[in-house]
Amino acid sequence: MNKQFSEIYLKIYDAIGQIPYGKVATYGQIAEKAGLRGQARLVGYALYSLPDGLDIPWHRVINAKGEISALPDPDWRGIQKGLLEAEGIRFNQNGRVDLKQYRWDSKSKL
DNA sequence: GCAGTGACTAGTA
DNA sequence: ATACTAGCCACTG
Repeated sequence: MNKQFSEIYLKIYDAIGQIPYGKVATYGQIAEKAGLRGQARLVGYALYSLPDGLDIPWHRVINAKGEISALPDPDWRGIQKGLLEAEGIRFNQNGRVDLKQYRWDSKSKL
């Protein structure tokens, strides 16, 4: 199971790891951090290929709408939602996160 | 090596 | 407000 990941993937994982607790980041932000700029799709692709066992807060990564894209499995979304709620992030009735409030400001210092 | 696919985003109708 | 289209690039078959 020694699957080697491209440098891009590692950068993406690293960028995700920079997301502080209680905050969320969009794919675009992660892509920008990883040097992919607008290639948010690659971020999603990387997460899709994300191996189990790595301590990556992938649940803090959501789309630009503040909604959880995630896999087609409803349970999977529930897990992500639960993890976010556990960090104090609230969801609207639409199941969306208030990006204006919880969006990680990459410019901000920890 | 070519074609298809994708956990997206921004723009247009 | 929602629905559809185009663009972007890496991974898979």
